[in-house]
Amino acid sequence: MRTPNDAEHFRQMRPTAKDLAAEAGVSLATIDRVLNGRPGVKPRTITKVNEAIDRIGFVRNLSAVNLARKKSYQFRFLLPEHGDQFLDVLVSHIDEAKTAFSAEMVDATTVRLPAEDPYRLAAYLGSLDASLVHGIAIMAPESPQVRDAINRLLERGIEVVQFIAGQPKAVSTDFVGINNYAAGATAAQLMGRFLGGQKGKIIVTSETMQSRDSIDRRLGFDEVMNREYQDLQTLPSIETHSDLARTRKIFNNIVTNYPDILGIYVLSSEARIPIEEMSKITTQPLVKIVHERTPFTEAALQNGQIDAVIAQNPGHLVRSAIRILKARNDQREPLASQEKIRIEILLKENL
Amino acid sequence: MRTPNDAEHFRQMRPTAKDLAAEAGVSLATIDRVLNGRPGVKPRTITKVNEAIDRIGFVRNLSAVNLARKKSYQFRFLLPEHGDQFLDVLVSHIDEAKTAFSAEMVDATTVRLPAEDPYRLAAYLGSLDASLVHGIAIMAPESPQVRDAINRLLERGIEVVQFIAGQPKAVSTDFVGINNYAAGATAAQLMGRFLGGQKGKIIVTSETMQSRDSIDRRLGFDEVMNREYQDLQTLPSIETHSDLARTRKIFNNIVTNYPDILGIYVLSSEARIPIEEMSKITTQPLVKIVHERTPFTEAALQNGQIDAVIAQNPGHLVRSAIRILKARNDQREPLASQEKIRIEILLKENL
DNA sequence: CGATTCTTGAGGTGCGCACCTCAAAATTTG
DNA sequence: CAAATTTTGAGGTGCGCACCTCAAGAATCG
Repeated sequence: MRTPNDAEHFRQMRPTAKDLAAEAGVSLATIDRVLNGRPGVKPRTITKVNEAIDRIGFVRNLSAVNLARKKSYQFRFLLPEHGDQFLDVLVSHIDEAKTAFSAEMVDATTVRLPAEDPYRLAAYLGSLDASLVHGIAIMAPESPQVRDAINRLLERGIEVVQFIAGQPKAVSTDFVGINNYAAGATAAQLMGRFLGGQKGKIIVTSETMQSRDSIDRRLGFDEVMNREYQDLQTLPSIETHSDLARTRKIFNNIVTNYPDILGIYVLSSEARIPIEEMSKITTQPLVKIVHERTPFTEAALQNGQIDAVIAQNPGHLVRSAIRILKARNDQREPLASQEKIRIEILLKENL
Repeated sequence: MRTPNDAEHFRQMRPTAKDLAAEAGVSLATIDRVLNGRPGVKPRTITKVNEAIDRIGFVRNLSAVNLARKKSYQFRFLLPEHGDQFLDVLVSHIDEAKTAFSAEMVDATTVRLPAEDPYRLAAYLGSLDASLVHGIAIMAPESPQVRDAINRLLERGIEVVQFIAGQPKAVSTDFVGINNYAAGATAAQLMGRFLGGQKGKIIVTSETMQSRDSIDRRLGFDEVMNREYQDLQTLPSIETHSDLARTRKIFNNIVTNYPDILGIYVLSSEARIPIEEMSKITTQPLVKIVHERTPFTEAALQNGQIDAVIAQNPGHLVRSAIRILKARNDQREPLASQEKIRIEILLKENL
């Protein structure tokens, strides 16, 4: 019997496996077998234990589990070798997360490979050893090679999340990122409202239209424009390919041919070139909407060079990917409401 | 010496306190004294240990720490007894977080007290026992009584975060919530841009103007309006006090007296009454901006009854408060970038 | 200089669980 | 029915650390 003094001390104590064994009327060994899915337990006994679990609200002490299992989580972030400022921001957040999660035995490493070479990516994925790497977040353009490699990773028991960019037809992996169709629609809604009933044309531009992101955003953008803002005409997408001269030439053409340009929407996360070129070419006050929060877009918002940024929180992206990989490794369901990445709208007031 | 076989197994193993002791050239007992800040260690020895920590990158195994300490975190959310839908949303997220954090030995309980009675709040806070409650998130209007009670909590070693609403002059407690001045400014910027150069008046209304939140939002709203949108005139704040008849009367007055009403900004999180009353009174297409994501505001965005919602993520608020309380209990610094609550702009496209 | 105080070391225990072994009990099978 | 098989129990070890005690060594004091 507990003494009254003990009662106070024990009040907040959670039931342990021992308590559970007593409640279920079985031994600790059986509890262990049931909890860890070991074979050789009668179905009736499993039921008995599970009922006892519900009755006393038993929850495994995660600290004890992790300690006993000596488990550590080795995760990799596979990112493109070259990219824009947004990629640098991501990398810095991965480093930050590495520190933050080290107490939870999570190690996250960045691996950068040429995104345009699906064979190389697939080869890397194929080389991963399930005993050394427990999860990987992949940011790569879609390709059959990568898709297959992902399927093989899953077969080997390595967890996978699609990071920001996705392989649409891949099997059931988690996706961490925004809905780009909705992001484009959001941009269009803002563009339409900011232009408040004016009649004219909108430039849509992207680093490249090869990527699924840009395509989805364009589709979402057009959908809203066509439905709600028929006075605004969206021009065909212009690809900049990081080529200053080319961009300038095309923009010059457009501005001289169409005097009624009202806005510009930059689909890709590389916003610097189109925005800076455009402001050299024309002094008309265009509505400018771009993607992703980077040092450049922040500064441009502040000084009025652009009007709005559609963004996804990079720190959230990274932490979410890690949490999902961890949950999958523990056979747990990730907390959906926490892992949903929001489409953020940034003005200079809410930076 | 380790055998080659061992080497592979031990490669990813993190250094333990034992390794640290060897590296620093002291005993485990001294490591324990330094790590846990116990007295009776020469400064020179502390330095030696800390240097060794940096050298081998020692990080305490949190699981082992928590297990050995038998620590559980008892947190309380002190919320107003009565409130709007937003409060219900918060409560549901606290329940969700309770489940999510149970594996980390965190227990969070909601306590609801009449917010308008500072003496009652202070009495409750004063009654808390530091051995039973380790942290509390307080959402209460500012008052000297509560402020003092918070100071006494801190003296007793109970961690405190100001939750959504704050006691500005209180001592150094963490604040979880948005900058309401900036939120008001954001609303104004949106209002101004959505009205695109029109001339007219803006209604500003709130449940009550007694709260610091409403005041700050109003200040931020006016600042941007006065600076950037001088064609728009903001009318004095209207307090609804949840009073349907009163609200309808005032709105009727305004609409008949001023034919050039262009928009309405609802400062408080109770948006239903003003929005519904206003749509009964006039059929002019006003720009309507409100605060907080609730079932009502979501639906209203969808069906076009309102134009934008300025929101803070309730799940993030709750989890952030818990993480901060936990970090403070562990004498750790919270991860600033993760705990910053963003001012979200919601349109129907990015719900 | 011895006596006192400060500093360090050695060693033990327990946190709650995973994982393992061996033996006993219960059930099924021929 | 006994033998083979399945199911359960008892008990031990270790994960990495906190927390405690006792004793020995080092530094300081009068």
